Amino acid sequence: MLAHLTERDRSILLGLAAHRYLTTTQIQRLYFYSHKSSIAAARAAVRVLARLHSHTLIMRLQRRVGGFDGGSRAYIWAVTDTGEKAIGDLKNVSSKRRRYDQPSTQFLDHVLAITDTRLEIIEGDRTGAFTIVQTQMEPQCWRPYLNRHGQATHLKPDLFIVTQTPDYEDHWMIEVDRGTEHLPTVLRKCHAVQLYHDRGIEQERAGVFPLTVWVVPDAARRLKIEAAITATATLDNELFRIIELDNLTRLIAGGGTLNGPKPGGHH
DNA sequence: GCAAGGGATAATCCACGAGT
DNA sequence: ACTCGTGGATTATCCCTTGC
Repeated sequence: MLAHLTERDRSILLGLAAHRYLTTTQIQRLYFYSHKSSIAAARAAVRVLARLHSHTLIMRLQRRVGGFDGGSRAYIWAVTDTGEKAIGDLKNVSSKRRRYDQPSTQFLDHVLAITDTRLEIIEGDRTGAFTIVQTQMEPQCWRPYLNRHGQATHLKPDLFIVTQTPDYEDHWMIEVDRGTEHLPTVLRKCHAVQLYHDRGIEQERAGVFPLTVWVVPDAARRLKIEAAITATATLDNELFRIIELDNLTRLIAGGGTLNGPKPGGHH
C-alpha cells in the first residue's frame, strides 16, 4: 500500500505524525523549500497533500480560527488511523492507537507555534547562520529531576536544540509563549529551570547547561517577562533569554547574544 | 452602524514538458 | 500512454477599510 509513495511522501507522513498537527504552509516550509519560488512550492505542497488525502492517509481539521491578517487560513493536517497504520508498517512496528479529536484552539495554537519556532531555526540552518546538531521535541526533550520536596518530576521545555557555530556548540531549551499564560505561571517554569540547573544533572550529562529561551509574541510581553525575572532575586537572569521570533536566529547565531559570538560564553 | 470595495492568501484549473 | 512536477491564470474566502 506504500509502494506508490515517494520518499518525500513518507517523510511528510512521518513528520506529520511527529508534530501531530501541521498547516499546509508549515509542510511547505519543511519539505518543499528547494522550488524556484515559494508560490510553486505552495502549489506542489497542496497537490501532494491532496494525494495523501485521497489515499486517506491524512485528514484535514477545520480551518484555523483566529488570526489577524487577511486571507484564508491554511488547512491543518493530521495523520489518520490508516496513515498511522502505514507508518507502523514503515517502521516495522505495530502502530499505536491514537485518537484525534478536534483539539482545543489554544492547544492547537501552541503546537503550531512550536513548529513555527522550529521552522525558524531550521531555516536559519539552511541559510548557514549555524548548524543544527540535534533536535528534541516533546516528549523526548523532557528532563526528569527531583523537585524541592524530593518528588520525581519532569522539566518540560517545548524544544531542545543543539547548534554549532564555527566557535561554539550551544545548547538551547525553547519555551514558546503565546502571551496567554499568567506571569506567575511563567515564573513557576523559570523556577523549575533554576532548580534543574542547581541539581547539576544536565551539566553532568551534557557538559553544559542550556540557555532557556522564551519566544514571545511581541515586545510588550518580552518586557513584562524580563522585568518579572529580574525582579525575582532567586532567579539567575543569565539562564534566560526573552525574545521575539524575528530575532531568534540572530540570537542563536550569536551564541546567546544579538551582537555576534559571545566571548567566553557557554560552549 | 452597515454594505460595498479592496487587499491578502489559499485552493484549484489548465497546459506543458520530462521521465518512464 | 501515463504520471508527476511546474507555474501562469483563475477562483474562493477571509478580514479590514471606506463611504454613506
